[in-house]
Amino acid sequence: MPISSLKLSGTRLSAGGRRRAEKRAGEVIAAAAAVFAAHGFHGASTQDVADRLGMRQASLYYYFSSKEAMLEQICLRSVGDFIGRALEIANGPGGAAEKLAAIIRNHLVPGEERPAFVRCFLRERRFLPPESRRRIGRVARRYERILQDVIEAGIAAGELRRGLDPRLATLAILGMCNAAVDWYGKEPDAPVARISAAFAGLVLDGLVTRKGG
Amino acid sequence: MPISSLKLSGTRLSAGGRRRAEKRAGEVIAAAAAVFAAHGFHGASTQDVADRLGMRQASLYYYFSSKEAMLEQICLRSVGDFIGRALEIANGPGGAAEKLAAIIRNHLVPGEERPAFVRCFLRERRFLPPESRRRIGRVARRYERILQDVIEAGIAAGELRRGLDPRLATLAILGMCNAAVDWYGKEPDAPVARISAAFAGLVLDGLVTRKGG
DNA sequence: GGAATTTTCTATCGCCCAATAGACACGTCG
DNA sequence: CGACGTGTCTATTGGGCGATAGAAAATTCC
Repeated sequence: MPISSLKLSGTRLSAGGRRRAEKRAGEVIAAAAAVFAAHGFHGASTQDVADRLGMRQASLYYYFSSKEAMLEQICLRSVGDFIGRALEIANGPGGAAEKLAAIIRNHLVPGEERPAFVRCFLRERRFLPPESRRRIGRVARRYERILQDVIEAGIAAGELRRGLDPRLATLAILGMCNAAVDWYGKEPDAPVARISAAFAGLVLDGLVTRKGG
Repeated sequence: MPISSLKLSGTRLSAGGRRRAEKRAGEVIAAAAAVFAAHGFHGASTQDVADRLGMRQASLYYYFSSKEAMLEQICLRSVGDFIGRALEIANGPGGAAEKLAAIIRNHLVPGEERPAFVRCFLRERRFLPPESRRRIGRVARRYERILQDVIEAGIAAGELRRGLDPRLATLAILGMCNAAVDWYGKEPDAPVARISAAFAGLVLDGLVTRKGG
């Protein structure tokens, strides 16, 4: 009787068994993330995932009830990565500019550390069945909100320029950062520290030379 | 004997016949772009494309030798859209700031007018066979270069800030603009004019309030 | 109007895929 | 040792896919 990670509730595994099963499920997820990120969700087969684990294709279904269920777990894990630290930053001390720089830096880290997960979240989540997609979408919107709130607070405090559209600024920053996963490692001499510094500088101070700056 | 749009050379159609054939091929391309953009290249079937045209699946192969060939044409047409006007802007009159604003505006237009093509170029071109992918990649890099040159010239002229990385600034701007195709039409009250103004303002002047600005 | 050309059709092939069913192996605890 | 829970395996099924072959229709051109 499979546990399938989606209906974890309906199961009575021993404590140790549960732990081992979850570990193995994590390995399956990681393999699936790598394969989905490389070939796209529809371009990747469950056989590819199994091959990467030295496992038979059918055995995957002991852990997951479907290919889509794998993708949902990948996306949940990925977006979860972002939210925790972003909330800490937003609720922590410092001005809006510092917070934005920190959020940008924080946003770029998972893209480097777990690129497969982030790529799946960004590019493949749209292929989830509607219900799953909505679930993921809600979490993603919560994350966007954190960023947008920082910007709006910064405007209200006079620290950020009035008249700018906070929603569009949020989307611009996220788009900019998300694009980085497409060329991580391809651009020479561009570690996360450098990228995040450059992005924060661009977003905060702009490109144009200023006498006052 | 098919013309297949890839091996157009090896054909002897009458002038009128050629023109009609290319028109029909264009309709096929447009249908394919819509379907590929909606479901992803691997998630879409040639049957889907044919259905959209009220055509039989096999008939598509009169115009294209393979599904990949369709995608390559889509991508070529999409990236071609960008380059022409960008070159005009870059070689035209005006300072770096004005040029950047114009390029950003120009970049956002195809995303609204032909979203299917742009989405295919951005998200699906990685599934092209290696040789096609390299072909497209070369054109894309030429476009990136135009933008980067404007930035580098602006720095040299003292109009843009020294010390910023022109390559990362280029990638940041492109990422920001490309992200817009993901939420075109979903964001209320965000026509291209508004978005491009907001993006240009953000990139040029930044978010932070400046006494000098 | 009839031949030649261009376009679309029917029919089919071989392959790959996600998912299911049920047998088998391993380990652990009584 | 033996029984049960856990994980993996073999085998299979039904369906969809991209692509090809060749007949038939539509169109063009003389």
